[in-house]
Amino acid sequence: MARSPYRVYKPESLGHAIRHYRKEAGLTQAKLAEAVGLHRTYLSDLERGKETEQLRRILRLLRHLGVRMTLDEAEW
Amino acid sequence: MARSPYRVYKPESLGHAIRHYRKEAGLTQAKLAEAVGLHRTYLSDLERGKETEQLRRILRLLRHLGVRMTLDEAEW
DNA sequence: ATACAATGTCTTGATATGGAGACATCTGAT
DNA sequence: ATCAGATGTCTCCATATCAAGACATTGTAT
Repeated sequence: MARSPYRVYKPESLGHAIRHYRKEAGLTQAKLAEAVGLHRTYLSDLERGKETEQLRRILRLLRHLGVRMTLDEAEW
Repeated sequence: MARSPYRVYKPESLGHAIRHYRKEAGLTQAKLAEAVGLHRTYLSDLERGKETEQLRRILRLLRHLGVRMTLDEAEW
């Protein structure tokens, strides 16, 4: 079920992508959060596209420059 | 000089990409910062890859999930 | 239905962050 | 070389942000 790639043009898209890849990896929010040293509520917020200033800033920058952000599965 | 795409695996790569696309657009830091409502020093820090917690967190998440972030020029 | 796991949602408080401005340094043109 | 524009680099500080924990809600089994 390789659903890729994700185009990230707003915080919500990033959240959707993270949720997708997390589930694909068979991880719960708690497991993933612990693995990377974050709090679960942060991950929950992130997946639901909580607007954070920094993310919004960066995406605004990229949009202004006509740059596209893509997320997909890394190949090895 | 379409140098694309950029693989973003650390804050530094994001900075390099932004700098590249900014120059390609013929903009100074001041112009771009003003256009998107940011302060020039923030842009300067960003381009030089200043480590911010949030960005590091997100990149850590993506790496753990085996997800790659790519920046390239949007096509129209 | 019950029971448990997973996730959503709130508050609180410590901390990271970026705007602002000043000054230094680099860079390129003449 | 000088000059000016662009960029780097620092301080200060108001605020955005996240961790933490509690509780509510949802989902998924049996």
